[in-house]
Amino acid sequence: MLNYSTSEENYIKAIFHLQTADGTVTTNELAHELKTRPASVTDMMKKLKTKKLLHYQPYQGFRLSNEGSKVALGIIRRHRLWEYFLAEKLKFSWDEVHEVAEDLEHVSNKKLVDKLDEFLGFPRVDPHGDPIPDANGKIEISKKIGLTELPLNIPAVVSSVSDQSSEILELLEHKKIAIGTRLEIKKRFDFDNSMEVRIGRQPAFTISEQLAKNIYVTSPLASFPPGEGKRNK
Amino acid sequence: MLNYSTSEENYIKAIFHLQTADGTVTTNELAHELKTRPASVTDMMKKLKTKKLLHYQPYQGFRLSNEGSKVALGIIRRHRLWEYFLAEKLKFSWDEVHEVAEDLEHVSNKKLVDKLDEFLGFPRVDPHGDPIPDANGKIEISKKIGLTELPLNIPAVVSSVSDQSSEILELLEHKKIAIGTRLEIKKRFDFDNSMEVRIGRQPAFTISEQLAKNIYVTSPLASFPPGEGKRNK
DNA sequence: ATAATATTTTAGATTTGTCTAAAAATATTT
DNA sequence: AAATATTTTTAGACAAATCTAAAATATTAT
Repeated sequence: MLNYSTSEENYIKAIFHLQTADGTVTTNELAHELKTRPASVTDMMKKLKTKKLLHYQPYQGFRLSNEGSKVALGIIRRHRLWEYFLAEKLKFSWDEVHEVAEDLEHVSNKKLVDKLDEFLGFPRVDPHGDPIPDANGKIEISKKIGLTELPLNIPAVVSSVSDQSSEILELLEHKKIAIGTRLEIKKRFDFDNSMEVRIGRQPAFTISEQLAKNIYVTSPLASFPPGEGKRNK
Repeated sequence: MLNYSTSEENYIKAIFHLQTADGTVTTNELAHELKTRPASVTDMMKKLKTKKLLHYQPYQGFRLSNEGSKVALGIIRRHRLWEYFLAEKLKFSWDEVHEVAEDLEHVSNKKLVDKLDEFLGFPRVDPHGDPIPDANGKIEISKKIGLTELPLNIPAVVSSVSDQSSEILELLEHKKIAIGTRLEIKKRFDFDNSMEVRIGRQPAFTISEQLAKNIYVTSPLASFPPGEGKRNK
């Protein structure tokens, strides 16, 4: 595996996150994601095409090649391992780790990364609940499931909320539930399908079935088609 | 404290290591150290001068300014903390850590570095025995002393060997003593001034006074005028 | 279908860091 | 101290990554 510049890596990673199972990524999308200009994107796409990291015909959008996807998974592996390290060992909060990992991910020494993985105990998800590719680039599939389907006592991470009304957001804020929050269901009540939720080591609290229906989570024991969504933007 | 490019940082660090208490660093020295061309050095010196990181008059050589020294100590702090992390936590051997730390040192997030320092337990020397500057850039003075002067049971690190003959090197190799080896004196015999030396957790062994006289060590409790020698090149 | 709009690419400039070759300054020899 | 050698700087070029403005292509709306 060759080495790529920080800039090349940032483009590769952005394409990986933007591209859906079928579709293609456009110049403007990528320019917006990377806070750069469309002309710069075109320049880089030409370069990455000659390196066979992506498929691209002028005006047609782009997709990573197999090789490009491998490179992307390597970058994502480094990013998420460092995020885990920062949160677990250095006690950063989950919302601070992304920014720091953006820099650390570009140090691409294989031995460093594999030893870090071992030191951390081969974690399978980062602090946002996203799966960490292993040394071969294999990523654990864990599909997104509704909170109502999450089994008891299985840790999971909030990945999306279907309703975006200010009413639900107010409630979520009050309950301290946000994208990235790691939680478990401790108990379910058959009477009204309400449930007891626990975040970290804090005391459990109750949420209604109606709220739970709008919360989606990922769990290492469940979901995540690679290349879908942008949880790790 | 502003941020500097990887390239700028490498020049600053190299000057710090090359400059002696009094003297000045020349264009050729720096070019050799950084495996670059003299013309490139001149270009960068002009740039660093306008940033007030060094003093420089054409043809006169250069020295870091106070500001430049502060920046250098920040880089060295990061380098040595990562070296410590790699050796202590990731179980890299002492001769592998330098190369990896060369990359990690350029991630200059203050919070990251300070939390790493804390996580490591505020170590005072790196795996080569070189002192680690604290968060304020203060570096512990530890002068180089002869092994014959090292007190019992004080850990120290071999920093140089005065005799370079193949005979002494053969002996050192046999005893597994090298630059960077961390050792302690466990016992001294008045009869012939020979001493029992222990490396790590291995059984202690004996060395003669004659050999000890040629070995110099640094210890956190002893020596190191900042900016002298190039132990950490 | 063609005019209007939006997107993408090209052309040419800029910045950072590097290089070679030549000129200028300094050091060393005889 | 003049000639020679070495070191350092300048001048000009180049590659990587970016930008602006203009041209080319694609999309959409009438």
